[in-house]
Amino acid sequence: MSRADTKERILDAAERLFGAEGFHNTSLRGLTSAAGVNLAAVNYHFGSKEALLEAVFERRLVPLNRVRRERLEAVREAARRDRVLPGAADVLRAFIEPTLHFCKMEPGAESFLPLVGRALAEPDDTIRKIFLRHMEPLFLLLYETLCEALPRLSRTQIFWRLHFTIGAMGHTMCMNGRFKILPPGVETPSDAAFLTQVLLDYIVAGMEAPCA
Amino acid sequence: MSRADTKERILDAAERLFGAEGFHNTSLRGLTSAAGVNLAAVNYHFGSKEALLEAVFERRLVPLNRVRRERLEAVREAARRDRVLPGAADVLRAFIEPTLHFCKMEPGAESFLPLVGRALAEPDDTIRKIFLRHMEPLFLLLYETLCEALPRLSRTQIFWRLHFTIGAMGHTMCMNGRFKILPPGVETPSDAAFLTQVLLDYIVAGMEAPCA
DNA sequence: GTCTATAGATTGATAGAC
DNA sequence: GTCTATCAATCTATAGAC
Repeated sequence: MSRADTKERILDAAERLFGAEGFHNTSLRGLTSAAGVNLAAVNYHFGSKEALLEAVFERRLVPLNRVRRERLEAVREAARRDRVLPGAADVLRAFIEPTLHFCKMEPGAESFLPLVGRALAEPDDTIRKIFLRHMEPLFLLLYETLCEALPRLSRTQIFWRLHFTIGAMGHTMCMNGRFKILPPGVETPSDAAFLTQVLLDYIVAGMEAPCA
Repeated sequence: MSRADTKERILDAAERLFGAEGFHNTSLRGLTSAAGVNLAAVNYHFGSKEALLEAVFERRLVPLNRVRRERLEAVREAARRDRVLPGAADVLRAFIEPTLHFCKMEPGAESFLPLVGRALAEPDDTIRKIFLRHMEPLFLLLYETLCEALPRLSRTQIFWRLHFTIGAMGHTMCMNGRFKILPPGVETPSDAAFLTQVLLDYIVAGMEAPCA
């Protein structure tokens, strides 16, 4: 290695560019040039462009999902101990808070959010699969925990509502700092803690809504 | 023209492929081959790949947005006449119902939904701009109408909640019939009327939620 | 590990015959 | 309007010198 770890430099640039310009719209030439490394370095260190994408997801999602899983399990355990149902607000906060916290603490990780938001809407199955391989078990745990928290609702209802929730989160991550125009009267671009609270107010109410 | 309007055949194939595989991941060769027309036809009829995307959006969004605008104005007008505030549920239904109705009536238009959902998450500014040029005035009308309907909330709160709502809708459109695996106990893949109601229950509750 | 040079395939777009 | 043939640019990936 010459400068501060070539592999990390590539991962950082890939995370940013794949999220900001899209996977297929990012060339290895532009990527290696932005990272300040040689064109051949991607294939030397990762094997292919697709394997690089996989490494980008893995670097963030493995530690992040461990924290989210722990917090979800903690909510379940606390409810079991107190012999009450888990609260939908606690469940959803356990999933969401680590996401924004993680991406604020890890330097450079804030550009990971748009990539995740984008992966959720990705039509290319190859890319979706790489992302979902990491997320699917956790989505399933979240889903089952919400079913415990909301026994009044059918599993089908909860499935769709979780789907809407993921869409709301994903879209918010996509737009992370990308708003061009704000309607008059809208002040704050995005304070993480404020945004988390506004999002939680919304999705908790949506999840707990009565059926028409 | 030789067979049933070449231009329409290209538009149909583009709508489907841009939504299913992404704009940058769709080649003109694959597109014209799927449409059963000659490779050069795209550039002859539309000028460029990007101009074709613009035409795809225009064909659907111009008539659809006219209906959505009329229904939004009707809700406002009815509220003004009765000297009451417009109801958030009526406002949101006025926006959502025409979307699904339109795409069920117009033959082939159901493949337009994934394209719209995808455009919302699109990182490429060129593509986003084409889409938003048609949507932005309508989003603004929807936003202002929601501000009338929910005077208890700040404009900032409503802005973000509308943002979540659009995310939930967009993600649902993206996934239109693309679910690979459903958790056990989830029955219905997607009946349009049922899905609209489940979505409305969710977003109306989210919009009207109290602030923490 | 890093670099240059390049292979090999694919892309959007166009010129010109019909 | 439709077609074939092709250009010029770009892409991912790799071989081989250092």
